[in-house]
Amino acid sequence: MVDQLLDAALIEFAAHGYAGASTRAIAERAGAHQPQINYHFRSKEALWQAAVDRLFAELDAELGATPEVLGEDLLGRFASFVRAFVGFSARRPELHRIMNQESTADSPQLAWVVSRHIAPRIEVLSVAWSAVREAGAVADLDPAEVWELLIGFGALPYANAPLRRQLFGPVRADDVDRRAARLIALLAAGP
Amino acid sequence: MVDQLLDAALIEFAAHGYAGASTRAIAERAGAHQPQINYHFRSKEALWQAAVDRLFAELDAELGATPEVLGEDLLGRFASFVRAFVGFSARRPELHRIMNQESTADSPQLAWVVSRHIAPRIEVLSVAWSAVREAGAVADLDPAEVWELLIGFGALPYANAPLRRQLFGPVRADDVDRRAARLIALLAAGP
DNA sequence: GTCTATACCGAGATAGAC
DNA sequence: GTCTATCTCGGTATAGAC
Repeated sequence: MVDQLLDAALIEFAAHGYAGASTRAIAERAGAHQPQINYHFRSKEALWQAAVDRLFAELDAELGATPEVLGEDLLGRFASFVRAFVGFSARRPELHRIMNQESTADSPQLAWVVSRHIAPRIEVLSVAWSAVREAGAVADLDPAEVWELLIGFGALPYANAPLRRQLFGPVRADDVDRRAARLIALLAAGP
Repeated sequence: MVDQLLDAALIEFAAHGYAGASTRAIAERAGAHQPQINYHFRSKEALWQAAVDRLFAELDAELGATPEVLGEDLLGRFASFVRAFVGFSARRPELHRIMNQESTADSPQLAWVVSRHIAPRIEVLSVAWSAVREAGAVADLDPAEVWELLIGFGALPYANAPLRRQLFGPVRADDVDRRAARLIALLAAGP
């Protein structure tokens, strides 16, 4: 039941934001009654944190813990990381939906997820990108710009899939591959 | 008072989404009492629509009605459009905050804003981009990709400004100019 | 561990005095 | 046009039977 509540919570929080999602709707989606949430978790806030924790654990599993770009063939490893990131963002749009929902104003939720999940990953990405840059053959971008391109072009279209579908119709079968390739080309050649 | 309610509504809807924002908080921010909203507007829904209408009117004013890229010096005109778009997104982050909030699930709000505001602008952009492409010297991107780059790299960082500030600190004074230049380079040279 | 019942609060909307 | 008072509903959380 805990897993089903977490799954339902991700969908509802992603769709309506922390404030807009209701524990009633989450419980109903999970096939449970609303007080079950306060039994298995302390509060709505604790449920949100548990759901976000699980989401980032899934991300790490997909990326193979953290992107290992410190070996040889740096560019190839970085490209693999980009492909995995785009693939995950397409399969699990809830992560960036939740981040977009909670990044529009300072809140306890934003501070929590930044210190616990985002900041450490920014650190890893910055180190990795520096190594890739020193190996040459990539764009003259700072880590913040790389981050912005990954999120903005690699993940946002999936986070906003309902909008995108209304505008451009059904998603192509090779959408993830095409997008990852474009993104890698952007980061490799750059503006 | 109508204007003050609309201003307050934009901030609250942008921060917490349609479901998460409360008419009480909007009224308080505007220095009014909550029933004033139902007097000046029919409902919370009507208030949201009025606020979004005003936001897109501001966007059009900033862009000079619609981007006129059908004359000569196409690339220069398109670059001006990109700069104006990035500048507006930085000055008025509420637009993309609201769009991101409402694009995570199908809803009456999303259908309304797509048919009334987004789809017509996609149409204009597609025609304009086709003209620019035929004039040559730009990237081999389809209109959907251009749209995604404009939103994802040109607007999202401002929509998520609270997150960005926590990660990368205060925004540089020349942030808009740098970003617009990068974006123009991406669209001109492309991956 | 799961159910029903319910407390308590804040939500949007309306009525009517001024 | 703006105020106070209030209706009704849905929100989170808790109590207690099973």
